[in-house]
Amino acid sequence: MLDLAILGLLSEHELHGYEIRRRLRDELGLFTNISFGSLYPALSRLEQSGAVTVIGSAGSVSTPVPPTGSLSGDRAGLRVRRASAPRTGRRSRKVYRITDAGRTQFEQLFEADEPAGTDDARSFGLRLAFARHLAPPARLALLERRRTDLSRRLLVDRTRSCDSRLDQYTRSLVEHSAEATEHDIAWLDRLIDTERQKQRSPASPDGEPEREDALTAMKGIDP
Amino acid sequence: MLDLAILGLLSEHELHGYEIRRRLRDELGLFTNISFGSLYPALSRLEQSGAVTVIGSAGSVSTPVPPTGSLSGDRAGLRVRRASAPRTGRRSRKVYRITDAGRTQFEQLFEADEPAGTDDARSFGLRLAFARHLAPPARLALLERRRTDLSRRLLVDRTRSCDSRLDQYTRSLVEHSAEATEHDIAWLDRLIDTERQKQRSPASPDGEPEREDALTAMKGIDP
DNA sequence: GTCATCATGTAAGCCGTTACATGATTGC
DNA sequence: GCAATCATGTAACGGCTTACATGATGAC
Repeated sequence: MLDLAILGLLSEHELHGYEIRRRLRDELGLFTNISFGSLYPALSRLEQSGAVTVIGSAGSVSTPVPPTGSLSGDRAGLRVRRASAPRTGRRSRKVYRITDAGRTQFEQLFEADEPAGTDDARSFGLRLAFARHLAPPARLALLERRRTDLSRRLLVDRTRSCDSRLDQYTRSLVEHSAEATEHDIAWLDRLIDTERQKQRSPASPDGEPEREDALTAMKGIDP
Repeated sequence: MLDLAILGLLSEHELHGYEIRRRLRDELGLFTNISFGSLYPALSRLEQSGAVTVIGSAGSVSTPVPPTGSLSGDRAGLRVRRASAPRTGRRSRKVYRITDAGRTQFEQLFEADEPAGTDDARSFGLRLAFARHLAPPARLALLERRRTDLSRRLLVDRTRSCDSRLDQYTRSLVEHSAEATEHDIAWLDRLIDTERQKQRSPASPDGEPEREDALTAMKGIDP
C-alpha cells in the first residue's frame, strides 16, 4: 500500500522522502506519520526495481530540477552559504522522479487486491485520492466496487445485530457500525451519481480537464 | 490486541481455539477470520506465560462449553484425549481456561495503549465489547477517552478540509470522513449519557447484574 | 555552541498473514 | 472409501513499527 501511495505522489511531483512523508500526513491524511524506517527502504526498493529514479539534489518542489544528475554538485553547496538566494535545499536531498515502469506499476498496484489484513477504508481512501488521474470509467469502477463491498458488510452487520446473545454494548457497537456503513454507501451513491452525470455530458464541469487516454495521464510538472 | 481478545473471551467461557476464532468472527465482528497461524501461537504463548491453562477436553463441570448455536451438545463424560466413548467429542480439543494471572493481564492490556499502527476503531470496538465486565467508572473512562481522541481527529480533518489545494475527490473524502467522525462522537455522547444516568440511579436497568469486582471499584455518587 | 528542524538511513522486532502438514469425526 | 468439516499446529514471509546512528543548516 505504501508503494502505491509513493508512486501516486510521485506521479504528480518530483519529491524527496521527507516531503513525501509530509504530504502523506498533511494532504492525503492516510498513513498519519508513516515512519522513515518504512519509507526510505520502500524508496530504495522502488529505485532498485526501476520504478523511480533519483534526480540530483537542490531544487525544491516548485523548481523542477534540470535533468542529468550533476551528482557532485550537492556536496559543493555545503560550503556555499548564500544569504540572498531563495531558499535552496538543505542537506543532500534525494529527489525522486517516477519512470514509465513506475507508472505501469502504479496502475497494477491500483487494480491489485490489497493483502488481507489491510484496512479497506484506508485502502479505498488512498485510491480515491488518486482518482483524478483515472479515466472516468475506471473511476466509476472504483466507486462501484467499494459500494459492493460495503453493501456486503452491511448485510453481515444487519444479520449479526439480530443475534439475541449480544450484550447491550456490543449490540450498540454493531448497530452504530451498520449505520455508519449506510452513511458511507449514501455518500458513495452521491459520488457515483456525479460521475455518471459527468460522463453523460461531454463538457467538463470542473476545472479539471477530462482525459480519456489512459489510466495514468500525467500532468506535466507543476503549474 | 489478539491477546486482549482471547483473554476477554476466556473471561466469559472456557473455550478451545477453533471456537475462539468463530466467536471473534461471528460475535465480536472484529478480526474477521483471524488466522490459525496467529491464533494458536498466541494461545501457546498465553499458556506458557501462565495466563491460561489447558483443561482436558469438552464438557467441563461448571460451564459445559458454550451453548454454541451449532448442533450437537457436547455431552460430558468424555475423558482426556483418546478416551472411551467418542460419541460427540470431536478431535482432541484443547479447552482453555483463564487464570487469575490472566485476568490481571487482561486488565493491564485493557488499559495499555495499543502499539502505533493499530486501527483505533477496532481497538476501541474490542474494548467496548468487553465493557460489561468493567466497573462503571472504568467504562465511562473508556468512552470519554475515545471521545477525546475523536474530537482531536475531527479538528484535524476540519482543518485539512480547508486546504484549497485538495482536488474534488480528496476533499469529498476528507469531508465525509469528518462527518463520519461527528456521527461517531454523537453516538459516544449518547452512550456516555446513558452511563451517567446508570451511575446516578443505583438500580440496574438491564438484565445484566452490576459487577464491582473488576478494576477501580470506586462507587458512583449518590443522588 | 547548542538546539530545533530538516534529511537519510539501518537494525531489531511485533503482529499479523498465507501455505503447508496432520489428525479425528461425520455423512454419503 | 472419500470428501467435508472440525481441530491443532509449524514455517516463511510481509509490512509496518520503534530505536538508533549520522549529517547539514538556521536560529538564538
